[in-house]
This record gives sequence, C-alpha cells and structure tokens, in this order.
Amino acid sequence: MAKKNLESEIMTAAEKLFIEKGFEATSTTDITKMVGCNQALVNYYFRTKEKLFQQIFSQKLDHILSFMTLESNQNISLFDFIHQFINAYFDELANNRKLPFFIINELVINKERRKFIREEIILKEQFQNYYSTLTRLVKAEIEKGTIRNIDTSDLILHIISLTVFTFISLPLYEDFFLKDEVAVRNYVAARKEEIITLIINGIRVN
Amino acid sequence: MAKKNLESEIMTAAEKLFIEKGFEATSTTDITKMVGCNQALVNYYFRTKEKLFQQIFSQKLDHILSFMTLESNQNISLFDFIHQFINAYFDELANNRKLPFFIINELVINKERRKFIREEIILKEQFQNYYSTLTRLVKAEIEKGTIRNIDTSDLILHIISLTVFTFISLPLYEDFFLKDEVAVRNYVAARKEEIITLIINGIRVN
DNA sequence: GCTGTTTTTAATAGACCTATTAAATAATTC
DNA sequence: GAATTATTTAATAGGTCTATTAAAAACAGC
Repeated sequence: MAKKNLESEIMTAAEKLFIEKGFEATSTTDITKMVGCNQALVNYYFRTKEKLFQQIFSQKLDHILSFMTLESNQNISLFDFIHQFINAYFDELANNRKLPFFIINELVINKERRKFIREEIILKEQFQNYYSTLTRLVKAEIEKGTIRNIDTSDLILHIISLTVFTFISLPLYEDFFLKDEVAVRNYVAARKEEIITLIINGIRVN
Repeated sequence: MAKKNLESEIMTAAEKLFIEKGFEATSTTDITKMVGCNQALVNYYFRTKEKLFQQIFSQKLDHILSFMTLESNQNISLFDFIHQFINAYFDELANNRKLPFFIINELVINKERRKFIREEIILKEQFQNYYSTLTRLVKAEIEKGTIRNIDTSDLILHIISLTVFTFISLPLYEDFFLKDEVAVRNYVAARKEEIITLIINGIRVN
C-alpha cells in the first residue's frame, strides 16, 4: 500500500466517512483521527471541509456514471441493452453499496449540489449521446410492435429506481433477513434477475 | 388554528425541520426560533432532542404504514389490489413528498432506528396479515396461470421501489424540468400510471 | 551542513449546540 | 387573593466543531 501521502490518506478516510455518515455527521476531527494526523491538515490541503467534500462528491458522481458509456455499441438490440445496462449497474453498485444513498442524500438535502449534477451530467455530451442512442432503440422497437409505447425517460427511471432501491434498502434486509455476506450476494443476484424480468416483461408486447 | 400550546408548536416545527433537513442538520435552536420561544422548552417538554425526534419518527412511520390496512378486502383480485395499493401509496406520498426520504435517511444512517422499524412494522400482526393476504392472492394467480412465478416480497419491493423513488428523485426533476406545481402533479400522475402498467405487465402471463 | 521551502503540529479563537439550573411569570386551586 | 403548581425565560456550563495562526519538524538543493 502506498503510504507516505497524507493528502490522499485524508481523501480516503473522508470518502469512507462521508459515504458512511454523510456530510453533516462527519467532522474533520473524525477524518484526521482515522488517518492519525493533525486536524489542521484538512484545511491545509483542502482549504475547507466543504471543498474536500465537493471533490469527493464530484469524483463519485463521475465514477457512478462512467459505466454508462461503457457500451456505446450502436447495433445492440434494446433487450440486450437493458440486460447489459442492469447487469453493469448492479455490479457497479454491488461493489459500492452505500454510494447510491450517499449521492441521493446529498442531492436531496442540498440544493446547491443539484445545480452541480445538472452541469456534471445532464448537460454533458456523453450523457446526451447515451440518451439519444437509447431513444433510437426504444422508438425502433415501438415501431416494430415488440414493445408498448413508453418514454425513454420512464424506462431509465424504472431501471434506476429498481436498482438503486435494492441497495438503499439493503441495510434493512441485512439486519432482518440476510445473515452473512453470502446471503447478501445471493439476494442481490436474485433481485437483479427479477428486475430484468419485470422490466422486459413490463414493456414487451406479446 | 389551535395556538396556545407550545408543546405541539414545537412538535410541528420540529417535524417540518427534521423532515426537511434531517436530525443532524436540525438544531433545537432552529426549532425554537421557528416557534418563537425559548430553546430550553425543547428539553422541558421532550427531555432531549433525541426523544423529540423519536416521537416524530415513530408517528410518521405509523402514518406512512397506516394506509396499508385500509383495504383488508379479502375478495379483491390481485390486479385490483395492485391498482388500489399503488394509487393509495402515491396519493399518500404526493401529500407528504419528503416523507419517504426522511424515513429512509434515518433508517440507513442510524442503526438503532432499524431495530425500531422491526418492532414497529415487521413483527406487527397488522403487517403480517396484510402480507399473508397478498401472498394468498399471488399464489392463486400463479396457480391459475395468469401471472408468472414471483415472490410476494419481490412484488412488494417492486412497488415500493418505483413509488418511493418517484418522490425521492422529485427534487431533481423539479429543479430541471418541472417549472410549477401543476407540472409536478401531472408528472406524478403520469408516473403512477406508468408504474402500474409496468408492474401489471411485468408479472402477467399472456 | 547550512538555507529555504514544504509539511505537520499545538494551541486557540470564535461559533454553535445541547442540556441544566435558578429565577420569573402565568395559571390554578382553595 | 394567597399558596401552590406549571410554564417560560435568561444565563450558562461543558462540549464539539471548523478554521487560523505561529512554531516545530522534515525535506530540499547547493
């Protein structure tokens, strides 16, 4: 492990704590206690706690959205696309289970951060391309009569709702039903398949 | 309006602020400033900030779950049940838009509150009855061959995921696309219909 | 090894937060 | 209306938090 650099150690600790407990409930004292250095270093390296947070938040936002462009394959079928998308999304979140809540939390609570997401995501060409590709796929299937009439935005929101909520509610499930890591993994895997089935069936015309 | 009682005024203000900003970000000073009374009254009436919060949290939890038993109609069809459930759920949350986030927030962040929900909901007879009634309906439709094989828990989680996420993501949509209250209402109404369609189609066998 | 720069620390200012206390005010009882 | 009880206030203790500052320590280059 690359020690040496307190700046990056502070980042790592802050990332962990912010994601775990949120901005408000995490103090710079907590962060530096975890690293084992002086509290003033947060201000030395990042000027303010807010700036440190923004850096992490932006980085996590980028990260969670980067997989979106993984498949810019244009010749894929809509059903394959949905399959791949949900699979990728689930895998991503399975390795960062607290991430969706972290992001939602800060977006809902803090109005400033919503401006941020607008510039960071919605206005980005990368996202626009992705969206229009998907829209083309959806339109084509509707015209072929294989799926019912549905907006791309609804389809995306369905996928995000079902996927994200799986992980948001996971702490509850863990406490109540899922004894160990294996049980969690099985649950998540089963949930993924069920969600794919629901969405494919839910839009398909038989 | 029934003024007079500072205890209930504090409750009302606290409710508003806790739901808006969460437990951590709300101070007793904020609460009493909103009421216009002395800060010490929080402790006089509720002993601690934590106890005040718990009272509100418990009350809101009860409230959001009370509509569950509204329809204990046993002779209803599964599809009607789903219709009614989602309609009731949407109406409930449309009038309390920040409530789902508030509850999720505290449940995810605070492990103690999860114990609370277990006793408050899952172990309650009322919930158990509801769940077993729904399970009976689901089983019957599966045997009739009208719906595919699906667990009651998955069906419930689908409904909750899609409904709750509509309102969790609403602040973002409001900032970006929905200019006024009418637009919001139309959006929510459209979303409700789309979700009902998705779920019914998603489980039905044609 | 001395000099200048960067990193790290200790100390602390200034703000705010919760809970407690004692005193003041209002309400109730007899 | 005096005594008793309930409500409300002002003042404050004791804690924690962020950011700043000045000094100490570690690290450069020469």
